[in-house]
This record gives sequence, C-alpha cells and structure tokens, in this order.
Amino acid sequence: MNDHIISLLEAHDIKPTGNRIAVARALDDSGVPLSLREIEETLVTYDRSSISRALAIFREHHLVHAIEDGSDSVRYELCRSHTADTDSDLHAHFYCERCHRTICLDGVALPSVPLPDGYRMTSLNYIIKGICPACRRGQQAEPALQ
Amino acid sequence: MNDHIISLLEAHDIKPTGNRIAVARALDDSGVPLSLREIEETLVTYDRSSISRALAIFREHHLVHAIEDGSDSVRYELCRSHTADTDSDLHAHFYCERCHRTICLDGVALPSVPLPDGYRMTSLNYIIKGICPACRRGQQAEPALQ
DNA sequence: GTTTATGCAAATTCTTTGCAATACT
DNA sequence: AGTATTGCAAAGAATTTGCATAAAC
Repeated sequence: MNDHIISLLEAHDIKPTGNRIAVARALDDSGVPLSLREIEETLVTYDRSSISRALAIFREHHLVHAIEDGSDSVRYELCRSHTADTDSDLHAHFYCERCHRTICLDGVALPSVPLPDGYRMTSLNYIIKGICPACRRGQQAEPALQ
Repeated sequence: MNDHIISLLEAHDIKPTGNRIAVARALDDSGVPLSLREIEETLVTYDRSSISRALAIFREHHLVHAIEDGSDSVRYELCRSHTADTDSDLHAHFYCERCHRTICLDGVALPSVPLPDGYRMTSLNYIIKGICPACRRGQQAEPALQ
C-alpha cells in the first residue's frame, strides 16, 4: 500500500524510512499543501524534528517544493513532475486570508515570464491572496491550522 | 527634504511621526524590498518594535506591500500605485538563493491570471527564485541580511 | 560495528505585545 | 488632561539543532 510512495522516494534517491514514508504519504493523501504543523497533527507517531528533517531532505532532492503563502508557516507539496532537478512545477496557489487555507489552482496556467539576462531560475512561487469562494459566501468552515 | 515622504504618508491617512517617516524613507531610499531587520540596521535611532508597528500600519493602509520571498523574513516595499485599496502592484521579484537578496523585476510585466469563479483577489506574490547574475559570475557581494 | 535515523529538549530566529514613559494636541 | 506613540523587555510562534538512543546495513 506504500509501494507507490516508496518508489517515489527511491526515484529521488531518498532512503524510504518509516518517517519519510509517513511524511510523503501525508502530503500525497492531502489535496492541499501542508505545513509542518499540519503534518505533525496527522503523524502523531513521529516527532516534529524528524518531520522537519524529512522535509529538508525532500526539498534538497526536489521531491517537494515549498510554498510561501504569507501565513507564518511554509507549506509543502509533492512535486508533480518527478524528473527535473529544478522545481519546475509551475502552478498557482490561492491563499485565503480569511480561512487561511492554501488551495492549488491547477486550472490556472502559469504564464512564463521572460527573465532578464543572466538570471537563472530554479523555482517559482506564485501566490494569489484574497478571499476564497466559501468564505465569500460566509460559509467558511473551520479555519485551517497554520 | 522629507516633504515627499510626509505627503505620501498623509495621502494614506497615516500620521507622519518621526518613526514612520524614517521607516518610509528607508524604504523609499532603498531600491530593493527591505526586511524588518534591514530597516532596523538603517534606523539605529528607532526600536524594532516601533518599526514593526509602523510596518503594520503601512500594510493596513496599503502604503507598502509585503513580499514573502522564502527567506525567513518578510520584506516590504513601497507600493507604486498610491490609489487603490488593494495592493494592485503587480510586479515580479527575484530572490537569489545564494546571496539572499530580493530584486524587483520591474521590467517583467505580470500577466493577470484568470481566477476561477468565486475567488476575490486582494494581492499577488510572484517570486522567481534562482541565482542572480552577480552570483552566477561568482562575484556576489556580501550576502544581504535576512 | 559503523553509519544513519529518530526523539527529546533546548536553542535560534523573526516578530509581536504588555506596559510604562514620553510626546503630541 | 487625554490620546497616541515609542522603547524596553518579555512573550510567542515556527523551525532547527545537539546529543543520546535506537535502528539499519
């Protein structure tokens, strides 16, 4: 049942330990990017520091990328493209300032921007902030953890 | 000599106190977005907490906007458009992962992205990360403060 | 048996806040 | 006088790290 996760880790040269499998699984299961704290809530069996170390490795090996949505914690998301050595996962995120959720806008194509000469891009963060549909209707659910 | 800064503050309904003028000036003088700590270095005369409070007010009144560049501090930049009640300052930033500087890419026009129905946008963060020209040439200067 | 991973507690960093003192109107 | 602003010190929150134990190879 974790086969798929294990291959994913191995494809990124990450030794699939229990902690790492659990963290990768949590990210895979979740439809939305998760913060360290949110992962910690899910994985009561593993320590915050272990999760933090797993995420650091994931980042180095380009298995996840970090989304800085302006909340005071970084959220992580599995990369969609599992080939490149850059986080070439160009899709937008929406951060709701009312319920503090971060939503992937898969439908929103990311316009590739012409970089001036001499710059080399390794990743891209495109965050749109505002109010999400649920909150606009005044029907927002429980605010997400930071 | 601070006239221009004072009018700017007043135009945003912010009482131009010494601290606020100094913070706004620091941002205006700098070509690049500054973090709280960077402002603090410039303004040895004012306390970190006062600077923090000034920035909070500036944000509320849309005099500055915050740039989350993935370094562990937020950077602030004076809004270019001093009219709207949203931070409609759509321009990209480049964050150099080697020297930790954030650079405004004024030349890079930000295409407006079609948001799905029901979303309301108040601001936008578009950060390109990678290596800046100076660092690529191995000539990077002193790394910027976070 | 040596290397690698994990857990716990403590340290670090960035930012905000309570409260008293000061300045402004 | 009364309100708003500032400084200082402390609190708060997110994340990382040192070190000892435990697991893996």
